[in-house]
Amino acid sequence: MGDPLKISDAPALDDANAPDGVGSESMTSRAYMRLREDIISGELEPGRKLKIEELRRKYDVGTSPIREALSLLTSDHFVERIDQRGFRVSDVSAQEFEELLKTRCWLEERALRESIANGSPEWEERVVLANYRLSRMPRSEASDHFVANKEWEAQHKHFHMTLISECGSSMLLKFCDQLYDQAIRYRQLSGTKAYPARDIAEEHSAICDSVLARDADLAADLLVKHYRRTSKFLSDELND
Amino acid sequence: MGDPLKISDAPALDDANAPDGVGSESMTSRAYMRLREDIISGELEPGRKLKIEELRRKYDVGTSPIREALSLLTSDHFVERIDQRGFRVSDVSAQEFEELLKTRCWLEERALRESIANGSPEWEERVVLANYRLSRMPRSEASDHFVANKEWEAQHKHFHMTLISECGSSMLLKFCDQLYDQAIRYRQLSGTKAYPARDIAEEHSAICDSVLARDADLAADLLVKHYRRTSKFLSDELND
DNA sequence: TACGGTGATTTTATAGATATTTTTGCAATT
DNA sequence: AATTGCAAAAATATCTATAAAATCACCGTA
Repeated sequence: MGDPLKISDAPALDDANAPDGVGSESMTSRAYMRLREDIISGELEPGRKLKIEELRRKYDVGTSPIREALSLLTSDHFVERIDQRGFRVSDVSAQEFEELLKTRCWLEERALRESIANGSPEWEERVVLANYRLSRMPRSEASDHFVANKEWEAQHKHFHMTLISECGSSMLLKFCDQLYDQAIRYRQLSGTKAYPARDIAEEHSAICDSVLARDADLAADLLVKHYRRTSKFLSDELND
Repeated sequence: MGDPLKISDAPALDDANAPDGVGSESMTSRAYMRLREDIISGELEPGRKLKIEELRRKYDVGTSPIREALSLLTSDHFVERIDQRGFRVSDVSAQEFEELLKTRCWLEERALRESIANGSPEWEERVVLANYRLSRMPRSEASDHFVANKEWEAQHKHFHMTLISECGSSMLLKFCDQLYDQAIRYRQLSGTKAYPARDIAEEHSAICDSVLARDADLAADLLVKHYRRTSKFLSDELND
């Protein structure tokens, strides 16, 4: 009964780099991931009508897999379904972004405090390692202007998820994961052009240090400020 | 553009009592709700394999709607999907129940505190009203032995959701809603036979009073204790 | 007992049929 | 002339039925 079955509960973004070997996943899973990527990246812009026929062609699959993938995406709040009237990409708004940020801070603060209270020494090592790997990664692919570095994004998410990974609740982790991906979408949408020059790596290290010192109040404070700072720019742009 | 379209984001359970007039919902929505009910009630027991053909007959719809409904249910964590191997009802465990309870307390405490901080006078009135309606409702349909009263269940949920309704985050509300329904499933599964004789109505009123007094610390404490008490019995049973 | 093949069951995907919504065009009225 | 109302047509979503792919259970053989 304890089979190591792959449950496609919420396939992570990093699954994109499949080793082209054993492609034994279902069409639905593939469609789900591709659609998800295209919505997060902004290629499928907010509010856009998602016509089945159009998608069927674009991704070269039948209607059922598309339909199922879209159904799955509604729960991630990336797609909205209107009975008898099809699907559309979820809208974005400055107000929703504020909500998102606020909720993220609430949930991650709690999760971080619990992790600090319960985390094992092995967890501490994972935090250190995640921070190190992130610090070695260039934020931008080009040095003169900003070009989002996919690998940095992946490591960044990994670092933040590692921080809260020992909170003791897989449900809370799932919620944080969902909210994180929602936030990425907003970041992608708002032109990532002029990014702040502040030292983000330094902020991460500070969080890391406070976690190792098991100083929950400090860690929570640093984490929340980190998020608020990162989000400040997006808020300003969205409010134009 | 500002049409009052009905978004079937997460159809509530109470939608079951449709006025048989304009049945303009899709087969998928109907299948979703019926499946959901049957899983929560325990008719479709945990771990059970959900064969498409079987369900197709039982609910008298085609494969597509069933498949889509099941996809939707995976995100509510009521159904698990295994690529190429179909669907099954999510398993339950004492450990998961503990997690559920813990997470619910964390999230609802935060939401309650925010509601108390931001709630309008109109919100206070809604809380009072919800508590009154709940208090007028018999807990059990029979007086000599316990028979779950659907109407009481609905009012109970409504009371708790009203408490946190002004937390300022629709996302947090959605999470609480999801966790609440998960908990109902556990309550239904664990034989609801011997229910505690404690005065639950009194506990609700106490929470109500502390909310009206805007005493966040007291309200949060009462709420959490309320949940832990209600859950104590289930935990004991599950741990057998 | 372990291994491998074969048939039945079940999942998954496609294609075609039906029902609904949206658009378009026309006519009647203001 | 412009606008509203209606009806037919096109587009689209939804559902059913059928075919293809994968998994599972069983049995025989080494």
